[in-house]
Amino acid sequence: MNTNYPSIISLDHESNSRLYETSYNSYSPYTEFTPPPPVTSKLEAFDYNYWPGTPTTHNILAIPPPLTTNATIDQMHPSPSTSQTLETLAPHGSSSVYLSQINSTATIAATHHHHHIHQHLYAAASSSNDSSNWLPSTEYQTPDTYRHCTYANNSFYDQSQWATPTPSLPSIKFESPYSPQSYFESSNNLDQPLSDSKAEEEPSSSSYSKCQEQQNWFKSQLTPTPPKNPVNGKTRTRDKYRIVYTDRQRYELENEFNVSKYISIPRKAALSSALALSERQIKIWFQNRRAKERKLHKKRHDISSRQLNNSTDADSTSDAGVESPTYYQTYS
DNA sequence: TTGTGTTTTACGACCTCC
DNA sequence: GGAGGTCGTAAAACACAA
Repeated sequence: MNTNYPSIISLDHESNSRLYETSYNSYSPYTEFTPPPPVTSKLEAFDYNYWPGTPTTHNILAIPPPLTTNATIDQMHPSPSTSQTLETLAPHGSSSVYLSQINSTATIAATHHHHHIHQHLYAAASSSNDSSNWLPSTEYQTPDTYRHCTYANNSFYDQSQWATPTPSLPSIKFESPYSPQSYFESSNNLDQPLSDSKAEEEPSSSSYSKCQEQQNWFKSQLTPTPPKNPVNGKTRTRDKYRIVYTDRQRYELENEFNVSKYISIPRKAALSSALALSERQIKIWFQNRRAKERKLHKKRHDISSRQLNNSTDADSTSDAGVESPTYYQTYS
C-alpha cells in the first residue's frame, strides 16, 4: 500500500531509547545517532509502502552514515533472502521508512485505520541478539508506556513536543468545509510544526518529562471546552448550551468516520471510553457528521447538475456516499 | 470591534427495524 | 418498546469581511 499520509508510530518506551533529538521544524533523525555495536543492539525499519501487509522487520546489517540513504538491511519481507538498502525501500520523497534503535529484541505490531496508520513497536519480553528469537507477531508485548512519533515530509516529529515547554498544541485550523480530505490535511498538521514561534522551541532535555508532558497534553485533549457561561455545568439538555470538542476528540471521531460512516456498538463504547465522551454524544456526532456529508454531497451534486445543464442523469444521488443503516447493521 | 454567514453540538419529532 | 436512523432546528462557537 502506498500512502502519502504521514504515519504515527508508537514506540515502546521501556527501553527509554531515543534514536534522535529533534528540532521541531526540521528533524534529522540520525544526525546524533551513534550506531551501537552490532552484537548488542538491533535496528529495525518499517516499510510503509507495503502496509498493511506483513509488518516488515529488518536487521540493519551495515550502518554507514547517512542511514537515510545507504543503510544495508536484511529485508525479511517480502523476500527474506535478499538484502536491500533503505533507499531501495524508501525512495526519496516517500513517506515510508522509519528506523528505531532498540536495546533489546523488538518486533512490530500495527493497526491500520483507512488512510491513517498507527503503529506500535513493542519490545520483546527478553532481549536477544539472535534474530531467530524475535517474537512472532502474535506475541507482542504491550508496553506500559509508549511514545508517539510521526514521520512526515521526510522529517520526524516527536509528538511529545506538542507539550513543551507548556502544553500547547499547535493551533489546528479546521478548514471549512470539513471534507474528509481536508480533515486529513488538517490532521497532518497535528504532526507537523506550524509556522509560528512554537516551531522554534527546543525540546526538553528529559525523555521522561517529555513523556509525562505528552501524557498530560493528551489528557487535556480529552477534556472538552466547557460552555462559556455554564449554568451548573449543564449542557443543552437543560440549559441549551453545548460544549466544544477538543481537536483530538474531533480528529479521532473523524478518523473513525473515515473507517465507517456508521459506528458499531463496540466501537462506540471504545471511543466513548477513549475520548471521554458519552456514547450518546458519539452517536449524535455520527448522525450530525452523516448529515454534513449528505449536505456536502448535495451541494456538489447541485453544482455538477447546473454544469450539466438540463441533464437528466441523477445517478449519483442514491446514497450520498453514505452506506445505509441496513448495510451497517448487516456488518455490525 | 461588529455584523453576518457558517459550522458545530444537541435535541425533538417522527420513522423503521428487531 | 427500545434503539438508532433522518430531518429540521436552536444556539454557541467560529470565520471573516468591512
